[in-house]
Amino acid sequence: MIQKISEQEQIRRDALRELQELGIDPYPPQTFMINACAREIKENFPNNQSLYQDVQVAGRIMSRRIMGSASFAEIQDDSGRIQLYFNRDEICLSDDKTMYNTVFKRLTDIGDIIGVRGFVFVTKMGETTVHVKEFTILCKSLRPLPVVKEKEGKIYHAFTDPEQRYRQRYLDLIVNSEVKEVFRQRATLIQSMRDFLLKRGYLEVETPVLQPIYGGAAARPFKTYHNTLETTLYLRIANELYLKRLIVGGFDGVFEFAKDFRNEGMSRFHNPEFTQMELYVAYKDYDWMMDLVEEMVENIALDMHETTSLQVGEHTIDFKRPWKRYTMYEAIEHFTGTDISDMDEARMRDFAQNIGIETDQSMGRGKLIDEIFGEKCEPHLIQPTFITDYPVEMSPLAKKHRSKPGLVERFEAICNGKEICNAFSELNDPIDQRQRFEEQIELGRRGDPEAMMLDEDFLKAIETGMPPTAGLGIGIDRLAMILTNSKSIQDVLFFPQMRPEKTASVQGSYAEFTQAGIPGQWAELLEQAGYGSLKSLHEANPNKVFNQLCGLRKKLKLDIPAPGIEEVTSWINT
RNA sequence: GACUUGGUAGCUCAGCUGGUAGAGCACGUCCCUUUUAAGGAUGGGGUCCUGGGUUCGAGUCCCAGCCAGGUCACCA
Repeated sequence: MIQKISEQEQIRRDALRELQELGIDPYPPQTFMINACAREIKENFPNNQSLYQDVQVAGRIMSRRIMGSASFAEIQDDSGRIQLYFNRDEICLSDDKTMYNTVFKRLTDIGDIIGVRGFVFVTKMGETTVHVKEFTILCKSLRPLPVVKEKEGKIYHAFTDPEQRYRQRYLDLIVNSEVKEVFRQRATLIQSMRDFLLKRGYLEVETPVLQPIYGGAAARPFKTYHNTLETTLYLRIANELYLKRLIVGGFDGVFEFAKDFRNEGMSRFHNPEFTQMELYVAYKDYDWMMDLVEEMVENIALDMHETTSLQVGEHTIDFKRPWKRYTMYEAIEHFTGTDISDMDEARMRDFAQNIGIETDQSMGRGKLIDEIFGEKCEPHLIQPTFITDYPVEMSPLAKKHRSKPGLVERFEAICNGKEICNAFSELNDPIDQRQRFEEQIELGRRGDPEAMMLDEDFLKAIETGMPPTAGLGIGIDRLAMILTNSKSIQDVLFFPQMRPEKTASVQGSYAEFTQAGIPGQWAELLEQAGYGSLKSLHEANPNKVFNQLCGLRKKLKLDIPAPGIEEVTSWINT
């Protein structure tokens, strides 16, 4: 017993063998020619019934209704579902009715993939249907599929358990048709953004995921090790510092759709790996970048939904330009009624505590402002809003504000209470940049686990000279969540990170047991009782093992004599 | 990480105050030439997440653990 098999799985394996005995290959190698898909047939046939009189379609069987010598089934291809009509005497032209009676009715199951050839007609019930003349099994499915039924928008027996949906996303995609649509929309989002940027002449580039020094954001990294180089490497938390090196190198506009990795908590807004698009454009500033973001996101919304106004949860969000713009101090004053722009660190800490924010000594003035904003403002910003002019302490890569001391030229776009992008006029003064890194090191000493590292190689690049540059990072997953009305990041990632499933390792122990002279039936039960190896069996109490075996024998109603206690003891002691 | 809810058949779920594990769908068998979540009849299918404890007796109560969801914390 290598694998535990349910009754339904065993029935399918038996069917598989029977197909092979009939000379039918359940996994044929050759191309199956397809000349139509479910959706186009259903769209076009009602208007012109001369179409599709010799079609070949293929897909997965999703339902079957068998009535003697006539049957209906539905198959699902990438475009949707279509009904099939099978008639015994048309599938089987001779007296041999095996193909219908045995192969179709008995050996074919929901979940199998078949190809059919036939003509399209409309049933009495008004359903566009393929009248099947021939069918071919293309893949026998060995596991039963969750069967979801639907009538007038009402779903019966929905496949809803989130754990199973994410771990076995293929089932989710097969059975929950709206899931596929979310990922198609995500693809549209990315394509729309890429087209927008390429049309402006920016270069799409790729930069390292494995980095000797992680940087470009405040976050904890994943750490790994390169054997040949004998060096620690980090999975990137951002690609900012590499893209800026390319601006130094003379490209005027570069962007990258980057997988970034952050070794932090998980939630419905956070996955350890996520996608971010970063863009850097030379000779521009953050005001220019705000205009670009507005235009780009509005454009994406139109490409995805043909409107800028979307229902997201309980809110209607409109991405139509122009978006509201607040400075950070204005936003805080707006939501707390207090102007904090002139407070020093001590007064600000008092103020933060007074409005119920926890603080500690590792927090500098900038971090305090960030906390106040994150607590009191961000959740209330539902419509897309730009927040500008951040304190210098929390933005070590952004250029000092041209007119407001202590601030930098930075903005974030907030939407539905969450940040969707972050951008600044990039710092290109190498002396200032070195000082900022040193301040980060100081913050690190005070205990800020997210303080940045000093990247000497990056400083060397900036010292070579980077033109004034506007930079942007935009979270693709967060944007996809909003634009697809998904309440969890797991719904816009095919395979969200999950804790590995704990599976009892019983493989091979059966063979080990039988080799040690234990009869096969009992070896099987020992596996079921949780003994994964001879070693674990030898460590067990013989009385307990004996009781477990007798219990299982009774539970499974096995028609075999119970083992003697001496017998069990002898297995354990040999 | 904290709190909280859940884990029972392939899927969705019920199972009261502790007393022989249930339903629908799916599956098997038989009958049936156009059905629409469902043609009719009938039958099989369970490590009640795991391990301890209480009890004459645990799916149910207690403790510990595993996995997942939610909220919060952390975190762009």
